[in-house]
Amino acid sequence: MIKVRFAPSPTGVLHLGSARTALVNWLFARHTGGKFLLRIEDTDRVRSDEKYLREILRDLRWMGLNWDGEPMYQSRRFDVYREKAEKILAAGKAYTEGDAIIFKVEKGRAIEVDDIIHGKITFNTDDIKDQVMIKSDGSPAYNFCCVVDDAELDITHIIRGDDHIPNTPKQILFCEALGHEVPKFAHMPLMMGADGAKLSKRHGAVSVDEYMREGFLPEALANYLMLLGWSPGEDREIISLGEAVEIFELEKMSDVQARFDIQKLRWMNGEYIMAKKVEELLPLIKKQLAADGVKADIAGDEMLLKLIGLYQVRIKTLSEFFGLTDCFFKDDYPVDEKGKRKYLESKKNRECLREFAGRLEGRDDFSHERIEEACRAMAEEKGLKAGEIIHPTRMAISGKMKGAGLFEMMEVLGKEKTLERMREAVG
RNA sequence: GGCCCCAUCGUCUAGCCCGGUCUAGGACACCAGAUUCUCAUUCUGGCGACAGGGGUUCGAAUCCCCUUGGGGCUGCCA
Repeated sequence: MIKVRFAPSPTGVLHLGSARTALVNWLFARHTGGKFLLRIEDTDRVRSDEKYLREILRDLRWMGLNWDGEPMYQSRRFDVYREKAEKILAAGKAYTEGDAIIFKVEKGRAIEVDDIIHGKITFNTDDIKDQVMIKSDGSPAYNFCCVVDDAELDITHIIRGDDHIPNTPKQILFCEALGHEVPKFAHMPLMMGADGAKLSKRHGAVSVDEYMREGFLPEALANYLMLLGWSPGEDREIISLGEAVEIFELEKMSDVQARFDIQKLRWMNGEYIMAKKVEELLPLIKKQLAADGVKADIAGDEMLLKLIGLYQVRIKTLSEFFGLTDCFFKDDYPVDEKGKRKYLESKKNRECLREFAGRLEGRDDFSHERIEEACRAMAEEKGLKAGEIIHPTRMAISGKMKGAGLFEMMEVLGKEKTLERMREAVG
């Protein structure tokens, strides 16, 4: 059975690059009916933190990447690593230096790796230094415990970033010394920042939780990430995790580095937001509003649902929602000064607003259809273009020059607030 | 420096493995137009690439070599 693993180190939050590695491992495992295991590489006791581990696991779950069984913790296996290292030492393939146990690398050997993504990669052991297995402080060195654990977990395929290519021959050497079968390797090209350099904080948000908080949908993030280095063909781009599981092929992964493009991620997120039903968006928007510090409960679900319907085609991330709809939640929303000058200062516009408000006054039915009728009728009678009524009104009730359809906005705002703001605007 | 990975529009990619169907297809972004009460959506159209040089071949984006460029590793971090 195929077994892969994702091996995060809990010394920081889940980086986008790591999330992509996890995603590819997960897709491969689910596609092949294999196992996706987790190993926590917490050998660095100083830098490892339980807090990071919890966040990493939370972020993986959020992305929809479920793992099989319980995670393995390297910090609980120090005795195993020591025992294995001592076995190699006893076999004369290693030596000690102080308290450290160091593996002797046999010189003049070629090591070939048949990488699933890159093809044949050849190394010469002349370029490889002797390798520490157990450090002076008794903790295991990365390459060594990695091999011990991969064997213990019976890992068949190691899928990881290109940055691990130089580790591969070292690990193969350990495999041989331990008498383990060498797993298959697939090194995926690294994800770079927009400028082609290593994706780091100076490029902006680089951790999964930052995107989560900014209102990106996990489906969109996963979809975007899976397309970096892999293509399903037929010019398809919107692919759910479920569909990807069906058609994913590790062999088709590209061996070329890709740059992370926030624009395309935003576009894709917008696609997912538009495709969702308003009912599905409701809890997400509520959570986002709460995070934005908005008391969304002053608006009922019914109103929120209508607002979401009006604005879901206008936002690329959930966090943009409040900026467009603040006028529905409070009276002290920001006002576009330029718009105010343009639409609310001339006598004509003020007259127009007063008249429109007056015509709406006596109406019990404040549905957008009725409001629109009233508006069109007034325009015709006064010889105005509808826009001459619409724009000042939108400005008056929202403080904005842009927004959803005016009549829908008025309906959602309600008769009382709408008329109040229209009157306030004309003084 | 040494070792290793890589090179199609600005970006993500299809095509490359199995040379001809490629005047190189799609998407994001950008620009223009249509629709519309604004914005957004939607629809049309436009811009835009095989890094360079040698081979091999009747024929190369596709195969080989070199150059150039980018990236990774070079820790008793992981």
